[in-house]
Amino acid sequence: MKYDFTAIEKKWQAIWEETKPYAAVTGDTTRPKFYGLIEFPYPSGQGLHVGHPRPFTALDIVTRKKRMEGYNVLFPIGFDAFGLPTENYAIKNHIHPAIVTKNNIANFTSQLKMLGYGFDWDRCVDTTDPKYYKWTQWIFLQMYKHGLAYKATMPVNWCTSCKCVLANEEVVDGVCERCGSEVVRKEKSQWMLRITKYAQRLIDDLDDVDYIERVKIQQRNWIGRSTGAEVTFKTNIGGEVTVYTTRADTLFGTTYMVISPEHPMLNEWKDKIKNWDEVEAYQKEAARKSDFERGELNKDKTGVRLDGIEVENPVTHKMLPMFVSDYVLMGYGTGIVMGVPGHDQRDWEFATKFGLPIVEVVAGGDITKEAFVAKDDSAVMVNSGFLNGMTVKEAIPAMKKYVVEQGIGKEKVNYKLRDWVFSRQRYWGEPIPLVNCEKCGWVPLPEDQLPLVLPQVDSYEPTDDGESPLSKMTDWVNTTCPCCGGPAKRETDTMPQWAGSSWYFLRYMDPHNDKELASKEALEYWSPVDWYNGGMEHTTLHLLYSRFWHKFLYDIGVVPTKEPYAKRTSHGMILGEGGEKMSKSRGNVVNPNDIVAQYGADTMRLHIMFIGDFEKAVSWSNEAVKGSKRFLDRCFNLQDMATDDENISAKNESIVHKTIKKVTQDIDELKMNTAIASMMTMVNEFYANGCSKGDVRALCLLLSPFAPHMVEEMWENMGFAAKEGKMAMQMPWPEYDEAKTVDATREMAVQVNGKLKSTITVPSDSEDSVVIDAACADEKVKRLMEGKQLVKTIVVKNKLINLIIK
RNA sequence: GCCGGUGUGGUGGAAUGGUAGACACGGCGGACUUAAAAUCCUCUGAUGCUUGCGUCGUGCCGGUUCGAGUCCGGCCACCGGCACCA
Repeated sequence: MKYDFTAIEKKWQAIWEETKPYAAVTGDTTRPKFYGLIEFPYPSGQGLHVGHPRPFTALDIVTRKKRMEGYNVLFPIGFDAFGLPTENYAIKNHIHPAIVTKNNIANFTSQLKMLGYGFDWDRCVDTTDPKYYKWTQWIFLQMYKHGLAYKATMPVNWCTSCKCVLANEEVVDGVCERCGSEVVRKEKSQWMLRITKYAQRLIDDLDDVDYIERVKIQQRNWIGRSTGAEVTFKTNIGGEVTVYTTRADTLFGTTYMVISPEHPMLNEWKDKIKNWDEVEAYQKEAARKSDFERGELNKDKTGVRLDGIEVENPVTHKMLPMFVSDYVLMGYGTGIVMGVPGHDQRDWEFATKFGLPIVEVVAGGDITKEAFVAKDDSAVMVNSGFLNGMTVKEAIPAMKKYVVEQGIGKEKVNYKLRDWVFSRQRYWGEPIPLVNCEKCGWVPLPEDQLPLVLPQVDSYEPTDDGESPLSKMTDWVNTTCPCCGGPAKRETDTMPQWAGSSWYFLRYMDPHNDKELASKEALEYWSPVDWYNGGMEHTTLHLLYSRFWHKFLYDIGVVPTKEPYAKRTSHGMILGEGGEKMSKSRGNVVNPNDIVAQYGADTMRLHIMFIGDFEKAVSWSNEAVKGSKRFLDRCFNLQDMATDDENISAKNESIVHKTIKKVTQDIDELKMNTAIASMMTMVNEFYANGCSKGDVRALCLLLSPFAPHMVEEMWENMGFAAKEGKMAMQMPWPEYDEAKTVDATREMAVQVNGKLKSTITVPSDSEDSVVIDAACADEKVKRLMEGKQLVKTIVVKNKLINLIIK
């Protein structure tokens, strides 16, 4: 019988379309639930990339096995369809983004169906559907009402050539991703989300979830918690300034102060600063610089002394000069830093350049050459008054205690995490459902007016002045205030792409609900997501954002769990042949359609899993695909080779049970490559020993999650479908008998003085004495032992014996 | 600079501290064929000789251990992320 994969796959996909074996049933209490989730794709014009099938196939296999194990499985799919590439394509080709999106989704859908994934298509969501984004807008309004959304003036990325605002992701190495022109910072009023309010909980609750460790580490680092102290310094002009430091112990070594050029206090001091012109020029220069110039290129310290301003060091009582310098960031701490050049390299560079005193307060380095930043905290304090002789470890709390007692400071925790810039001056995003009234200020749209639908516009190109294309729609912009009925204007910015994806997994639970984002029953039943797999690139974006939204929804009683995802895993990238990134310019992009056409979807699925460790990057090889196809051919041919016996044959019993055990364990650990290897080993044995119909039946059940089309065809051909009245995928997952995985005899390694010299075959679980006797009886061992004495033996049961001789 | 990760045959990759290289690609040889493809079977880390055995071998240098790809210390290289966060 020939393995005609094209016909087979077409046939079974039609059957599944018709019978919906993947439908999830909300509220089915007869079975445990399992919610498996993959990151829904952005439906780009290029169609499915070979990178997509890797995570999709892995979780498809996991969820198929869960179904066979009796779970009520939710494995949904949808499309994260708002976003710039679609908008740019629409602008270029003069097609409405909604049409582009519709076409792309249709293309993606057919590609995903072509690969035979067990998605519950009836629950498919599309973030650009007003029925969906109604609830994205609703969540935003709840955040607004709870004070988590606010408007603030923020510097944004501005492309000097395109004359438009760019998202951070569009700025690559300081230039515009599209045109390569310089990107500068421009102040704009933006909607912000107060994610920083959740910083501590976003760290703490990582302890309660099962994420792979590198995801947790990356999130913790990104949130960047640090503990330190705020210390207040008195100024010579009657006020005071506060700094944040993690090194309170170095206060005696503070020889100057630095303030950020954006700091509002500078303006307050305008009259007291004698060289204001110079300071103002520096401020302007700093504002003009791009982040790139300010950061990466220009580590050279610059600054201007504030002539007329001095502050008193509260422990040395010396008067210190104050500088403005752009190495101090306004967004972190207090925007003012105490300069400790002896023990901070940046301060050392600044002090060296400006000829400021460098004082050693921690012994152990050579501060004439560079700042001494102790690697451990056991270094000893010097030149530090009451701290002298203490270690850094002792001095930090001692100084904190001191400043608190003196009323000049307090303990303080800081985070690197910033609030989330939530507006985009773009067309293809969710409209922000707020209006600005001259009398009432910002007023939320009443909830019964949601969704606020994107209006049809003639041109969705960004405007010259950086306003959203929606701002040109005066009919839409001008509206009445829901509060006072007076004239008002709509917000014309839209939400970023991350909005719709921050809660989509909730919508899958109840995707057609028009009363709530999802029913209480559905949320209670399906929450949390049991297993979420996605890319590492989303760790500090989507994954963090959606945890934040979910915690907010938990706080207002919408969702039943604190955390959205119980488990998170991450896949490695698929690289091109030779280990390079796949890209159009390199011409090494693999299109899944081509692989499916040539080898079939089952081979594609199997191969993408076999190719290597799921978590690691692997390079694609067109040559190697043949091996996976060859394996499926060999499986398919077993139908004709097998004897009629429907039991597992005695000669294959051991290998079959071993393989069931291995595949069962490996799927749960996402080690699909070794699961497949063990099935290959089993099939090789079938070829060597012959096999029964029962043996092939076991193979079918194990292989079903990997190669569902071919397995159903074999299952039907061999009469199991008729006999069981079920498809293979609906059968219970096979169980193994531990006793049957054990062979009667074992080959054991024999080492002499730790080196492998021979092997012996002994009955399984032999006593040590039996093994030792057998080893000593071995011809090679006898030769080596001639004239020597056996001083020690080490026996590792069923594996190895090591004879130590002298 | 900081935080992760990786380094194993010609190639992709396997190995709870216990026979390194499972499984696969590629290659050699054989069977089948007029022939080729496909399929099936054998062999395939390097090296030496007497073909049975020896020696070497998991980025480099040390250590722990009866035994190290695996653990520890110190390096090197590459990949990813963050980066003037006080």
